[in-house]
Amino acid sequence: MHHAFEVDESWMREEGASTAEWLTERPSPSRILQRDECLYCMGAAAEGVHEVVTGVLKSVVVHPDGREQVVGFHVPGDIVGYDALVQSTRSCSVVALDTAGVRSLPPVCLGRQGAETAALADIVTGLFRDLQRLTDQIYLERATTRQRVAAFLLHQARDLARQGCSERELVLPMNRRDLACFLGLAPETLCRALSVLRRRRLIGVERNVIHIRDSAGLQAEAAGNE
Amino acid sequence: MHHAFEVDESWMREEGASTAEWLTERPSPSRILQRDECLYCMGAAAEGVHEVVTGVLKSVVVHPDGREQVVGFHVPGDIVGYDALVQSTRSCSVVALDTAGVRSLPPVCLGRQGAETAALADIVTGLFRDLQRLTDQIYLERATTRQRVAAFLLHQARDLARQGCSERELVLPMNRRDLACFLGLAPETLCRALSVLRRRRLIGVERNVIHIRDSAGLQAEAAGNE
DNA sequence: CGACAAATTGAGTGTTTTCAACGATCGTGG
DNA sequence: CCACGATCGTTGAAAACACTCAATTTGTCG
Repeated sequence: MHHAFEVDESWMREEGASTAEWLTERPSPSRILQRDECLYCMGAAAEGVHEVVTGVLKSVVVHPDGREQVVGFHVPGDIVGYDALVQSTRSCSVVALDTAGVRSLPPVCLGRQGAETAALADIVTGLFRDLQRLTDQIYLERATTRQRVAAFLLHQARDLARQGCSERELVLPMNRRDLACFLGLAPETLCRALSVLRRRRLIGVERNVIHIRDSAGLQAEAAGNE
Repeated sequence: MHHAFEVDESWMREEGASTAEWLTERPSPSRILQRDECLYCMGAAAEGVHEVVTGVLKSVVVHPDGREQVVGFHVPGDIVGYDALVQSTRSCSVVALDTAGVRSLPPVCLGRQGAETAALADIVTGLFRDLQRLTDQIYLERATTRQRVAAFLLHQARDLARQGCSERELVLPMNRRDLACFLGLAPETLCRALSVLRRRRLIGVERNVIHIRDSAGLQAEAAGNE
């Protein structure tokens, strides 16, 4: 498979004002979650929408055959729980990867006339962002392992840089298993890909800390130019 | 030509007529598209949201390298063009697979106060449905070829049944290449998978007409029980 | 230190892709 | 009406790729 796709801004999450905005002022969490604690569980009654304030969470879907799929990771500023707006039960579980803080957003009733249109606009924007992210992810699903991993690392670095962290020294908040599950790989395959990138001097790997040594090389890798 | 199985000749009706006997009355299209004609193109100015009235369209993302990804198919009743609500340029192209009719929906301004909340609610619902469909698709991406194909056929059958067509005799509106692209497979792989399902007596394949002979067997196949 | 889990590496297996060839279908023009 | 070419669909064989299973190393915590 030789998908030579560019890693340009287009597949990154929608940028925008939310970036600088939450850097400066961040609301205080109304609830603190411990590691592996559920914000809510699949199948439970859906009540309300939440914003991630600190920490990282994952959305997990458990399929009838028992396989679990990590649908996405959520960093501060992200909104989770849209399903509450449309249906009565949760369609996925949201779990804290580590200690994390979230806050509840004011309830919005879709059916009622005169509902807060501003809130609805935010929701539409957030949903659309998720939609694009999923589309991008589907494209990544069809790339080779190394492309996927390289693209993910660049994406992550970009994300962290926006939050003021170094863009060369990125700390993965999730373990290999979760990351592999998210990327749709076997943990061993992910590990091998990281090893290859390390051997090629593109990155340094120190457990959960990835050091990006050759950003351009990584982009070439993500684009399929080997 | 010898039919290896009973073929209901009703599918001989022209393509757009697959939805001819719709239960409720449907709005009249404001625009007719010919085969391979673009409703709108990726990168173009995004203006307005459309509803599919007749025929089938596909959403296509063309990547910098020229490769194209079929993001989804749209049947009558579907809404396309949500990106106009959020951004100024189209993020994908929408192309008619065959003659198709669409109508423009009344414009909705996200920012304005007192906007039509009913319309917004519809939009949120539609977006959320797309989101779930993409989540399902990502799950399918990680399944084997036969699972993917079986699941797609069942999904398609269910869709058509909702429109009053036979749920055993389904007409694929897209060619193998588009379908393979949508499923993330090589056309040859898709073809082989169909042949396997046919050899197992789960389906009959006659060009673009798929006859579902063993729905339960197909479901087992889709679930991974072989 | 020792036990346990996570991460890494190796070898073998299975699936999908690629490349190539062939048959069928359809539209066009002679 | 038929021949022709173009496209699509199908099948075969070989290669590339990721997965599974197993063993080893590394890191963490009691």
